[in-house]
Amino acid sequence: MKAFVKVMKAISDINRVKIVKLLQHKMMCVCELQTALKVAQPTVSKHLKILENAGLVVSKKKGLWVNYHLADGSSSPYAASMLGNLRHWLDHDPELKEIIERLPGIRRDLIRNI
Amino acid sequence: MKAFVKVMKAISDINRVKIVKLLQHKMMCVCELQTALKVAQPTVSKHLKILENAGLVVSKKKGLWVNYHLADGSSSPYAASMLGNLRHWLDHDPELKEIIERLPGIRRDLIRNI
DNA sequence: GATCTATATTCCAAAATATAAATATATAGG
DNA sequence: CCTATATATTTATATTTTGGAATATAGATC
Repeated sequence: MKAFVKVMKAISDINRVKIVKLLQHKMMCVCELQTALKVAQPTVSKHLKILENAGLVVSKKKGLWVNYHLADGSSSPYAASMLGNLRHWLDHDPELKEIIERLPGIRRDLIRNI
Repeated sequence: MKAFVKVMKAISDINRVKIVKLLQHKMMCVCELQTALKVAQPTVSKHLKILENAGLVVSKKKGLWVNYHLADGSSSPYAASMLGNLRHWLDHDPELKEIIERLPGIRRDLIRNI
């Protein structure tokens, strides 16, 4: 029950849903997600932690960057199912479409951090 | 997006998940759910309103009682999908099992309000 | 109409959550 | 070792959510 609620809580936030939908297109680092969502860096880090804790995303450290991508769902059947649903769900959401359109221009080598 | 988040938020609470799982067994009134969940009556009413608003449950007034049952999902594809998943999910949860076992003894004609 | 009963709503305090600012950590490159 | 950079964590604050007590509403019965 706790595992189930944890997954549901994780995708009950607009910013976290956006992150999941973005990661369907490509693996992304924190600063890229930050640029895409237009929120502060610590905010992105915390949302990612919640998603990772729920078994929805996975992180891989590569040098200075931490790459996040969707989990395969093996750690939670609930996460697996929701990731499956979200593959088609919300594809026509206007707010998400706008972000996806900006996605090609959002690249870590073009982002200047402080 | 808002409709999706509304459904996810609705099933992100333990008491509301319990309500959904209970309604899989039979249509229930507020006082029966109150007895099953062991929480105050206004608390149950509020949770039911959230579930109804998300398209997960439906209410039918019958005299003094209000009967709640699961929605058919026609008002929200997200609600429909989650109700489908929850038909098998959490069936072996200990906390839920305990409540389900008490269910036969929970009947409105045996409940004394006030 | 008066009263009883089942449910809904309002109000308020406590707990959880979200966000930003400041700070800390880790790693790359000189 | 020093500095710069990407990310994580901590801190403080604002907002949201939750639950119970009190109150209101609606319908049944007398």
